[in-house]
Amino acid sequence: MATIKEIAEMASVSRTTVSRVLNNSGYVSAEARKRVEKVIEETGYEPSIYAKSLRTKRTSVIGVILPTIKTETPSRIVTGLGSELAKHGYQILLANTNLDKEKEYEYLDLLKTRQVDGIVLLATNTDPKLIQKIKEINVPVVIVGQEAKGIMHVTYDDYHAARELTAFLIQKGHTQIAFIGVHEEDRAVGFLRKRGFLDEMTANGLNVELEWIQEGIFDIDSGKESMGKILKQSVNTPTATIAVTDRLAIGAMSYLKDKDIVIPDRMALVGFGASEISQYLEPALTTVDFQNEKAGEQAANQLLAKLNAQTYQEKIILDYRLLIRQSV
Amino acid sequence: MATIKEIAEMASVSRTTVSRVLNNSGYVSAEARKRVEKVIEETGYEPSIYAKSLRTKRTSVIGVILPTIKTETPSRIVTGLGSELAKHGYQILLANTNLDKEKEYEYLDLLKTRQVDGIVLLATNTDPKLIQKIKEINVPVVIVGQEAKGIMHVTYDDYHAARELTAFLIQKGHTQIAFIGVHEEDRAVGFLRKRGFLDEMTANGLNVELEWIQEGIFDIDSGKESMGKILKQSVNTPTATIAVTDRLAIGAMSYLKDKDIVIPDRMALVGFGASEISQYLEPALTTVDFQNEKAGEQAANQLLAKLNAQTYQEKIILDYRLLIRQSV
DNA sequence: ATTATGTGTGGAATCGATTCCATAATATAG
DNA sequence: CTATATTATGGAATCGATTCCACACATAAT
Repeated sequence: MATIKEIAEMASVSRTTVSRVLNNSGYVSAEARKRVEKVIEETGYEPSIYAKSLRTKRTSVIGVILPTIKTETPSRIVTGLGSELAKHGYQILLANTNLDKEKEYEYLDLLKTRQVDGIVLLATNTDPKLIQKIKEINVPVVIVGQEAKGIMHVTYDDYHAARELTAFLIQKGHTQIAFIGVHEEDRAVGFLRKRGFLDEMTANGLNVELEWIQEGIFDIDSGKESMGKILKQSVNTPTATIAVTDRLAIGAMSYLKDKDIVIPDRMALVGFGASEISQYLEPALTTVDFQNEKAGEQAANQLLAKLNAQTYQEKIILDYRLLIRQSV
Repeated sequence: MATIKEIAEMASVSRTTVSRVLNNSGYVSAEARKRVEKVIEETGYEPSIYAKSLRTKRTSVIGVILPTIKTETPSRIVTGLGSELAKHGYQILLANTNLDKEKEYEYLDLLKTRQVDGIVLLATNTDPKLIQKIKEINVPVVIVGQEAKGIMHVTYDDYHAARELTAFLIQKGHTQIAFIGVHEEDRAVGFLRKRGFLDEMTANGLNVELEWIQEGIFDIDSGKESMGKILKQSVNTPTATIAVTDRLAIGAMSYLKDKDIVIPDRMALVGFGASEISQYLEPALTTVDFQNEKAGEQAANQLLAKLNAQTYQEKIILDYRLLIRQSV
């Protein structure tokens, strides 16, 4: 691999001039430029990005911290991020925590050490400690999926999506509605979606029995189990169930099918996330599309804007769409 | 951020000695080491990896080129890769082609420019041109999922898995078996799985009608469509269908349900890939588990072994397991 | 004719590490 | 008591770029 010095010699100019051609900066005569370009072309020379980064302190690498890459939401966000970043010559350095919260801290440090230009954090929580850490490392960070005071973020409108979904069920005549949620530590999915549901029920003067509210974790089996609990404990069985993710809904659906409870006749069912499979289920699942790719793109754009000292928004709340299908 | 020079001054030693402490190399007295370590501890000093890479030509970054991150197989492989690489202090630089074949070439170049220590390629084809390019760039590459002469690779035993799956259907009494495949350019999924199916049929003296063999692309709708074609065209309708991916099988299942064709009674159905959803389908899908995480781990380990000049295997073929469920 | 401005170029310092080499002090062998 | 390892340390070159600064020359303005 050639170096800038060799290119300079071959083109009979100084390293400085080669650098000017490379970066389109300063004054270079047409002839000198031509000679340098010719040599670069012929040798297939590529400047060492490590030497470059050492001087410029910029790496064109964005770190992405995510809880898992195996589920649809993060992988879609990463797809959106990747395509937008690639357009601007940035690469993604991946940091997968595998749901280990401690690793979030570790990776923030690691990515700083790796001197990434910015970090995208697909957060599952928004601990003050985490926020603190983010501010400490002094690297531009954008959080996707959770609101965070004082830190750039791109979120979904979880609260209103939940309200609207609930309103839709009520409008369809349901008055007894169950809810399968997740831990409220996850403010977006756990807290806000539940809040939206409860507020809408209250606004309509509807009561929610305690046993109708279950809390699971982020997997299919958990949805199955929760549905079981809802149906077992209730004196008044609900006629509809809201699950905060499609996977939980799929679990619930699996339970209902096992018990020959027909959807939507005896139990309506809705989810969140618009997973690919949701439309192929039997019956097709009513769900909320949060357009994760777009979230990734927006996060990328805001981060890049900040890096280039352009105007950016501290806070972006994305739109959602209800996908009404046969499960209601 | 402190530099090695400042650390050296603070510990009253030379940069050389600090470097020795950092890398555990050469002779350092106990006292000197202690002083240096203390200063490092106090300042939270982290050596610049760019300066380091510039000298050592090593980056501890592995590039991963993949066709998409949205589907289960690649995201599982990446999970396996990531966890194994992280153990050894390596990071993943992601390059998502979004199924654009041209980008595979581009990214090979880009990753070389980025001076990654090695590349993992989740290949969908094995063009001589691609192989040529890989050899050209002169960076250690391991291909996952496809066999490739002269290049390190980790593959599944697609051929025997397909034969065994076919044999299982035959053993269950099926003699008329349809097949939903993909383009043979994808040698592993398109060619080998089909070959395995056909060979096993022939070995059992069974005939396969031309219309029973359909070719789709990698999505659910395509499976649905293919199932439609199989059932529309046939005089002799098959009693079982093999789809080369679970998503194709899910599409086929969707079609069958629409037409009230009961699985497995009137049509048995099997897939490949052991997708998470497969066990929650109704009926649960019989499929082949290729243990993608393990493939990722193995790929990582072989690559690391090569990088560290340890013994490695040029070629690894992984085991598979038949997951027999209610769809047969 | 003199000064100011614009254009073009290269020398040399710099970024922050690693590593070769020289040197010195101490320990061990002959 | 010399000769030879062994241990410990630092100076200086190096990796491959960018960028400040000085300088030369041509042209335009005064």
